[in-house]
Amino acid sequence: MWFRRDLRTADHPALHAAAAEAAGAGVLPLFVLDDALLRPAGPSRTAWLFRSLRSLSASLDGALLVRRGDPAQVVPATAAEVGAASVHVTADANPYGRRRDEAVAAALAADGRRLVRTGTPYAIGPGTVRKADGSGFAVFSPFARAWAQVGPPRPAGPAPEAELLRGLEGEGVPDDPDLEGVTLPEVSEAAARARWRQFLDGVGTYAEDRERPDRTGTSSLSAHLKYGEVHPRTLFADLAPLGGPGPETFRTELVWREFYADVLWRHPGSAREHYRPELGSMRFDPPSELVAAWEEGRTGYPFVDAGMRQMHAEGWMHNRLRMVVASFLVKDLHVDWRVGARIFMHWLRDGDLASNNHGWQWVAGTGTDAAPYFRVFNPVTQGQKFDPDGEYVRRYVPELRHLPGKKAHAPWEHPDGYAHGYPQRVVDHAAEREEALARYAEVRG
DNA sequence: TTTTGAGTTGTTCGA
DNA sequence: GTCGAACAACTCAAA
Repeated sequence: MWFRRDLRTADHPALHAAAAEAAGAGVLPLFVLDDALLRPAGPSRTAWLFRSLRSLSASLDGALLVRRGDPAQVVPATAAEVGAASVHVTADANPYGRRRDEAVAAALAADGRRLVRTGTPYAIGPGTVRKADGSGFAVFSPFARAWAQVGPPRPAGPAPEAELLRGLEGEGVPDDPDLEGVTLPEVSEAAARARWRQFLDGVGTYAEDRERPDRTGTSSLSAHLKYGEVHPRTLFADLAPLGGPGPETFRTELVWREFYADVLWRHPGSAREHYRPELGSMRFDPPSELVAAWEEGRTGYPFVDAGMRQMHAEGWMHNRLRMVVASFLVKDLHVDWRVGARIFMHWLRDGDLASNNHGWQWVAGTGTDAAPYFRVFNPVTQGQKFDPDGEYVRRYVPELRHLPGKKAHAPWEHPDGYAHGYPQRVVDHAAEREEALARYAEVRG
């Protein structure tokens, strides 16, 4: 059993498949530390992975074998050592993972072994939902309707009984990297379940609370889902008996995750390129000192800076802020969305290629269901609307803690606004909005 | 086959 | 202060 983005034992179809095939002969649980995947991840995601691996290993009674290297060599070599007929995995839907798995399957086949893919990290496998002619959807709402017609499957139940093979020489899970000030919650399958149950208790008010970054209104399950400590199929099953705006809205958010995975599966090139190239010839400014100011949370726009500083403090950013800061980079600083997407993938503990990439493309106007080009988030009014008491801003921007209420959103309006070293605005939003609209007009002809 | 209406996340302006 | 209109272009499904 080769684990990747499925670091759990419950509701795990591939683990059941491995146990069923082994039937008494034993299952060897393996994880491969692959530099190609570790490289783009910053300290918070790397530490999350390592902690999750330690927890998984404990769940497997210490039997998890951890080796480092190229999976196309490590996996066949390990399979040969234990004389496995098959290597079981949860299928990977991402471009790199699919190429990697093809290479591993070919290398295994050369020795007469099989790579057996069972399930995916999604409730419905990417590529399954289709229009009448077999093609995929490019708009969310029709996708969601068709997705509901297919319907999520039943969970696979608790961990299977299986004898675990052990004794092979591995590296073990490396020590955590320097977290550079990031604080992480507990990482484990049990913690994911506990978080989910806690969230379900308050899901009734999710529809309103999710818009408020000053509240803990979101599920905070993104990183758990990213590493498969809990599977969305489990979540859909628990939500099934619940009605009302809260559960409905959360279900829809999970379907967005499924939608973007489907789009990336059908268009692997959209990991690097514009999904819709019409705006590709748009004039971008090269990354400059302004991008550094954005990344470090010192643009002089409190809501933007609070969002970026939350990302540095927690390895996570509220969805509302992801939209606001992305809009600021693309439409106020006129920088290519791919620059921001890469920075997000470094810092975010939940950094998920499909959701991150297509979220950015949505903001930039190059993606599916893209935001209209003229929709430019105003960082001040967004703050006043969704953080009406300024609490979120003050939590992450100490230089503004002396400004009460929503005054924290506009220090320039107060005589002592800059008394504690908060930076001046790096650009004028109204002027840059006009500039962005002008650049869009150029490429629209 | 063609037409039509609806569609995650916003802002600004004028009445 | 509130409200509606305008700000495009395209996908998709239903009529």
